[in-house]
Amino acid sequence: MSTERRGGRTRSPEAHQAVLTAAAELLEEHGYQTLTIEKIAARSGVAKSTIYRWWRSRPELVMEAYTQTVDRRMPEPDTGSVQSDLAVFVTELYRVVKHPLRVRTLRGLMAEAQLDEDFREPFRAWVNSRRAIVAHLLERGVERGELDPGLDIGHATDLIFGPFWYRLLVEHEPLDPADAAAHVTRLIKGLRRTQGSEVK
Amino acid sequence: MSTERRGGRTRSPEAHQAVLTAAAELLEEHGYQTLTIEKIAARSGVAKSTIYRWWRSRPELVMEAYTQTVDRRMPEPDTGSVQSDLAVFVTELYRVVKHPLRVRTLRGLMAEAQLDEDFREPFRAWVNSRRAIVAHLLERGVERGELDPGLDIGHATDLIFGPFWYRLLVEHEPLDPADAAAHVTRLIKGLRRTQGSEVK
Amino acid sequence: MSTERRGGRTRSPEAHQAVLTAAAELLEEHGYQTLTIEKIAARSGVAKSTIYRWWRSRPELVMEAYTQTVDRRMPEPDTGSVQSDLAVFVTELYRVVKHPLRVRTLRGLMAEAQLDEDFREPFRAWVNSRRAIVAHLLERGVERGELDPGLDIGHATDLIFGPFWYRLLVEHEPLDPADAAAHVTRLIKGLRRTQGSEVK
Amino acid sequence: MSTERRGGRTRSPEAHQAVLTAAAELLEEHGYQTLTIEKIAARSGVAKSTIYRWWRSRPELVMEAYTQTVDRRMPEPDTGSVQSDLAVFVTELYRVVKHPLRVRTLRGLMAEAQLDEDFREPFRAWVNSRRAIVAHLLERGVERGELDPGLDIGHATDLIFGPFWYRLLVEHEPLDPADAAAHVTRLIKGLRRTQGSEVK
DNA sequence: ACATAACCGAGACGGTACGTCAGGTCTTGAC
DNA sequence: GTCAAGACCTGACGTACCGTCTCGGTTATGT
Repeated sequence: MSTERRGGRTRSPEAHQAVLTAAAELLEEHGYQTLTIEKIAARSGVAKSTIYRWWRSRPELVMEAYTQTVDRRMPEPDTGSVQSDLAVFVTELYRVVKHPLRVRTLRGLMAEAQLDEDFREPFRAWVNSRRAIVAHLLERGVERGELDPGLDIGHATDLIFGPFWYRLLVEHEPLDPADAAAHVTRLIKGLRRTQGSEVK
Repeated sequence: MSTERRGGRTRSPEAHQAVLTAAAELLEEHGYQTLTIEKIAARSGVAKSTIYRWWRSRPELVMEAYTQTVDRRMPEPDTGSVQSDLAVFVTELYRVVKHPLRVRTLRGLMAEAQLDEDFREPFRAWVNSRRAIVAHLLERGVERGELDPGLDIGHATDLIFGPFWYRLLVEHEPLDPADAAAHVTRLIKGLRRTQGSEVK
Repeated sequence: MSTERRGGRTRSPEAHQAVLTAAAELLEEHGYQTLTIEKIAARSGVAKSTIYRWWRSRPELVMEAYTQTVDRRMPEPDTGSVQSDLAVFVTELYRVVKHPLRVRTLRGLMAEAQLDEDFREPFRAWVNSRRAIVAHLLERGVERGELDPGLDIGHATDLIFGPFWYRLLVEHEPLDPADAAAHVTRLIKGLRRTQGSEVK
Repeated sequence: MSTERRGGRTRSPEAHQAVLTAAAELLEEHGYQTLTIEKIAARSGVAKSTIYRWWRSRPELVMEAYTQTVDRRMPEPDTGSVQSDLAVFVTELYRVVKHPLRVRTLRGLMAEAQLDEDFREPFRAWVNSRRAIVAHLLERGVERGELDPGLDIGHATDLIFGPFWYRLLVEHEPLDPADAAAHVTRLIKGLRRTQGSEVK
């Protein structure tokens, strides 16, 4: 290996897992804002210094806990049409509201990405990994001729995720999986290939 | 009058303004996350206790500073067509990126709204005051027959603000005022009245 | 007179009394250490500024409340013998312990005299007014030939008040009016064994 | 050992000492009333939180500083007679007035014992440790037949310390080590005129 | 009679220190 | 070399009172 290990105790998987589990539990019980490294250490029985050895900050730890314990992979549907592909995806996306723990976590991570300069990049990478799925669905729609060939994939993807995050963060109106299909329908109308389309 | 004043020294406008100015300066210089009440007190020469007398928390103070000192009123255009009305509005909306101070503040406030339970409602109220402008433009478009009469105004408004906030917060792609018109054009295609439209 | 009064509203006796009463009540209810000018103002309905106009500090206010409302004049007995004069005086002195309010106040005032430079002199004056009574009893005893003509009145007075304050302040042993006569007897007789000594 | 140490950084003796030294210096320079934990922290370079970890309150810290840095052990003389034993002790006791720092500290601690409920007991324990020395001298005097076998040791001890504290706290008359022997003599002999009394 | 001026309540203000909390680092001794 | 334990410095929190200072309004003279 490149990282030469010259003897010594190996990293404890128990400690690693205990930290993630404790973080998930505390998120569940008390939400994100009251989550502290000290409480995670106390709950997990893992020393604070050990936590700092393996994670650079609270949000990075939480993101690992989220992607490992809390979250389910986003679906990558292939139903034959963009519209139904997106309907499946968005329905699943909106379903997060059924799980308060996930909602809290997503909101907390987004908040941290604003406050913690070092976390912006990791968070953006995670966001982009989810954007890539939608972008791929859209590209396939373009190839199939379902969508405008001049489509701005970036903006189109934002039209999926933007309103989702906006409602999640502001809660001015509820986010309902039952609305997902309608939202997609309305969107598609604007993205669809038209006779004289020459957008951008 | 309803607000009965029965004696007592009057609130110092100098102190009030000094606090808001100091907050704006510190935001400009060092960003949101390092902004503390103590620094605002030190910079403004106003006592910490006086600040706590008038503002319940950092974000409420910052929001007042933003709406008073930093921000310009959003435009309420009336050009004759929804599309150009929205184009004007969104262009102005996107122009915020030309002012790093405003970007920082908006991102900070959104973050606080996630972390500070008491701030959610004031923040939501402010967000809704801006949503109302767009909602009004859209309603006028519906009345004029430019837009689908069954339009879900709430979702349509989210299609304006959602992608805006999403890019502002994640910065996965730049927010460019020059793209505003194209974004609006693409959106309108989906919202426009169609012969057999019966969405929702 | 020297203090020329050229018109103007006269001092409100109601406010004056309300302050002293409120101070006494708060002392009774919560003790000395939690007594603040702000609470006295709130309780009495008298403005803080009015209190500061008439009293320089908390202890001076409390001392006035004590000597006016709380305390009884010390007796100045004249029974015919020093021993019984002192016995009467000391019994009354020790009786203060039957009144927790007075105990708290005395202890509080003594504490303030240590911490507040400006209060030392007023406090000392009050202490001396009580010392003068005992000194007078002792001087009469000397004149009558009951006591040593070379008696150091100052030290003798301290032998009366010193142990009293010491027990009041430290509470290492109880202060009991029933012990007063014995203490006086022991003082007068002395500690040394004499032919007919049978103290206690 | 009884005190099990299972890992953990050990308490820093430097920090411990620096706090006590800083407290003593500040007492020396500015007295007790202006002594604050914050100033001790600033002067010593030890964090406020570290100070609060080891001392529950300002007076407990000061008492440790006093007994460690400032004060000298009280003497426990054994000259062969109570009178001279006491004379030695009281002379040393009164000598405290030669050291303003000690006077301030004693007065401050006594004040705190009145204001801080939690400090009363520790303070009383310290007072009692000094009383025990005098009580022992007196008991030896009783055993030797020098003193009245029915002597109330408690009150007799108060006759030593009471006047001392009283003068220290009120300063109505000076406390002079040169007077110590005379005070003891008077105590022992008593106030009553006896055939051969020639006090002072 | 009425102006003057001291009084009074209310309460805002600049301060100081409090005691707490969490962050992130470092040290010790066990494994 | 990693781990649990926990001491350490740092910095900000939000609170409590302090003593001072406007305010607007009241009440006694004294001319």
